[in-house]
Amino acid sequence: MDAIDLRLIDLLRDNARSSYAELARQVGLSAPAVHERVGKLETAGTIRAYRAEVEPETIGLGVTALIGIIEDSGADTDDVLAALRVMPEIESCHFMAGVESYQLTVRVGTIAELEQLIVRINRTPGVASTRTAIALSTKWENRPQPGREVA
Amino acid sequence: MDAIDLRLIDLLRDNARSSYAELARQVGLSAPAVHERVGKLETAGTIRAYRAEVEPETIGLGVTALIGIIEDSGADTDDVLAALRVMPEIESCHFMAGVESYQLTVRVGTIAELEQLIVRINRTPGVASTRTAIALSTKWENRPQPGREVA
DNA sequence: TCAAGCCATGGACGCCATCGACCTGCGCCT
DNA sequence: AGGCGCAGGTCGATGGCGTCCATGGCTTGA
Repeated sequence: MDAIDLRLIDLLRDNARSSYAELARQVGLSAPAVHERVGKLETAGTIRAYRAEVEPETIGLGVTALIGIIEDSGADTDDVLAALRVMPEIESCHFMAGVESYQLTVRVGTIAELEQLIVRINRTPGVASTRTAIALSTKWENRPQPGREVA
Repeated sequence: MDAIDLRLIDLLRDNARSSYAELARQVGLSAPAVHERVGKLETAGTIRAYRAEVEPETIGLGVTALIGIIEDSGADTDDVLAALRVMPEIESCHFMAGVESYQLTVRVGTIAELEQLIVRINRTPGVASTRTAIALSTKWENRPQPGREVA
């Protein structure tokens, strides 16, 4: 993981569909060299995936909300997590420090669906209560930040 | 925006580097047809970008936190937003319903950097107070959910 | 019913991904 | 100190792919 790898990562975070030839031009290496470097970054798990980022409204997911989960005292966190994992509406799931053990980002089509999702989460064994905040608008999302050499 | 477009979007959200030929095979069309459809989805703004998803720790961004912002009564929301926008550590920014006007997802290298970021946000004119929660671990992030026909 | 426009098809061409062979610089072992 | 081995690079070739174009069918609207 040197400066060129970081540069490749930044380029791919900006446009994951760049050709190897294009990447090679940008970093001043040959295309096969870039190909090998990117391949190693992929198998090392540094690059997890390449995703198209889509306007959520256009695919019927116009409602975004953040949900905090407070667990029962004595709840099995793994069970709660497993229950959350099978809900496709949960886009992101962070395990947090603080009263609320989990913070979820969820995406649904309508407020009615959000209501159903909240009910389902509240019914999950181990969940004591939830706190939901609805996003009125998304100013930006997943904005890439230049990487740094890890100390 | 028909069923095939949705299918293409789902495929590209799963792997943004699929070749057009591969996409064409999956949806049962010719490569040029797929090329044209994807091009239209891009110019229509449905597909916003193609991004490589990276393990944050490996690029020196091991600390993730969520920050809620409460604005001063009478604060100019646009000014606050403009101030937030120039902070590269803020990965996502949602304008929320509720007491906290903004919910941020931030990514920094160390707790010390997080502290500095919080101070900077609190000093921003229009910001009354903030509430920060640190993510101990990320269970998953940006998990794509199959799109639906928009009603 | 007819016309027009949109979209998929298939072919052609040039670029790109990818493989193999060779080279070079560095670290290590003798 | 010198030689060996390896990691990682360039170069060249080839096969597949992206991309443009002309053609033809289907659907829509008058």
